[in-house]
Amino acid sequence: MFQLDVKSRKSIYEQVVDNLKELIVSGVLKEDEKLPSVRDLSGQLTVNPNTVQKAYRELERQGYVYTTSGLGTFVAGRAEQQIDTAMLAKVLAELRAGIRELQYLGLSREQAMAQIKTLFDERSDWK
Amino acid sequence: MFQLDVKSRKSIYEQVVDNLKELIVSGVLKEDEKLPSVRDLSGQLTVNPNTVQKAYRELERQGYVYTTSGLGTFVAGRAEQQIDTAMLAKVLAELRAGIRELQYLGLSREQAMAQIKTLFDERSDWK
Amino acid sequence: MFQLDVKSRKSIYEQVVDNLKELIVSGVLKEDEKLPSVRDLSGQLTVNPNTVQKAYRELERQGYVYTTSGLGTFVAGRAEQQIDTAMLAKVLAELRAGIRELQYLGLSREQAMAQIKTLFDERSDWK
Amino acid sequence: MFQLDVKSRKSIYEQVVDNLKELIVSGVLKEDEKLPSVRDLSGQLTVNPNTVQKAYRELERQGYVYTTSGLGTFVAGRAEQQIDTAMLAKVLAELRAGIRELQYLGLSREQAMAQIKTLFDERSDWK
DNA sequence: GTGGTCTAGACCACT
DNA sequence: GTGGTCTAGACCACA
Repeated sequence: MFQLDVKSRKSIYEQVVDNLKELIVSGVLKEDEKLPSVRDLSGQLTVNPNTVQKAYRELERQGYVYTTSGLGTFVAGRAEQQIDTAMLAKVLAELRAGIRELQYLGLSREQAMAQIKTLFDERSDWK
Repeated sequence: MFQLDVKSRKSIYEQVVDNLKELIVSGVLKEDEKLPSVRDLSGQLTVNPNTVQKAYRELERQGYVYTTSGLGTFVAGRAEQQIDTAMLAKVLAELRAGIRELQYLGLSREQAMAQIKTLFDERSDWK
Repeated sequence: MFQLDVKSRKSIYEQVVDNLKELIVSGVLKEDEKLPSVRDLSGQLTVNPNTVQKAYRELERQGYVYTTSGLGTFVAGRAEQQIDTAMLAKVLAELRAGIRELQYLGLSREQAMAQIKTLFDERSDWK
Repeated sequence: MFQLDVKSRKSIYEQVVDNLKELIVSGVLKEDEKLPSVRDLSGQLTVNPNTVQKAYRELERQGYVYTTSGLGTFVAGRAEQQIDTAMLAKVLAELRAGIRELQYLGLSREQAMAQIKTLFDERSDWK
């Protein structure tokens, strides 16, 4: 399904959250599609089931998935949601820090903008 | 000099690093200017000197400052700098995650791009 | 008859119990009226018959219905009933927690009381 | 600090969450006051530290406490918050179910209202 | 000393 | 078989 990076400073469960988010947002995992069971995925990734469960729980908290005990974990729909301004502010703060880093790394304004553009281009499904 | 937020999930030393980076990148602290001593800054912020020490070490590691034993810590110059591609990749990965969140939050591509543009506009000094 | 919410954190059988309780207490299902058979209801709700079975057992345990082997499940009468003090204590504990949340959410005492009053007003049949 | 009920169907960490909420909302634990450390409380309650940590994390998620790694967990202030309507709806749904139970248990409308009133009276600090 | 993560392994409720 | 809880015990980063 995806690979973990043991060398990363990110914790394992965070990596799992991140990878699954990517699969969901990009549409690889579609609405109401079942995610692998906790045991399955923990087996595939060779990590402890508790670690995967923690990731699933975090995804549920953030609204990416929903859980029906005894059945499994499923991709949540994004219907009729309105933009969460508190969350938006948080994300923008992170992006602000990232852009500041680009400046410091020595990129020109244009180089930085070009880099950002490639990131948008990766999300070709996004309208 | 700046304020810390004890309620933040970010660790104290990380906040110190971030704030100092901002002051350096934005030009408030100029090349070869002396940073406050560890003791001074820890006093101002009312945090443990070890914490400030750690922040200074991290800034040095990332090339933002240099230390001259016995004299203090100074802002590093950005001349003849090579772009650190490893660091760049890391920053781009963070930005990628942030942009993905914008999509998930329900912003349109244009709304997201507009938001990013405002972040660039904040850095009016950047050429 | 009613709808289930698979995305809810409540288990399916609990939702079935709750919905049936509501129908009984509100008088839609009257004393000695027959409930749908386990098979029927499980078909309507597209859930496992065991799940409905479990819900019926729970309702029986709580005294809401009675079962006559081979004939079906029927709404129990509420005549000559003694107040179940153990159950009452449990319900009051839940209500206490709910009211505490209202306080924490920032409602004034009057706002909270007004909210509770609307909940009572919903039960216009109750004397 | 408080007692757990091993016979309860509530999970341990939920009981910890609930008891701490009560202490916070009632003002026994005041703003910015330090909660016992995870290890301390787990020792007092003779449960596993992981269980207490789960409770602390849940309290943080719900905004009751904030955490500074390396220092401890502290009671969050309720300043300048506005009422969370989504959360309010959830709490009211729970209260609605509780009130329905009172009706079913055979209480008269007046008896039920009297019971609710005693719950409000317990929160004498609430204005 | 403080919280945070992870593993191994067990048991439970629900479907 | 599915998620959820819990224990015991280890290791890490931060202050």
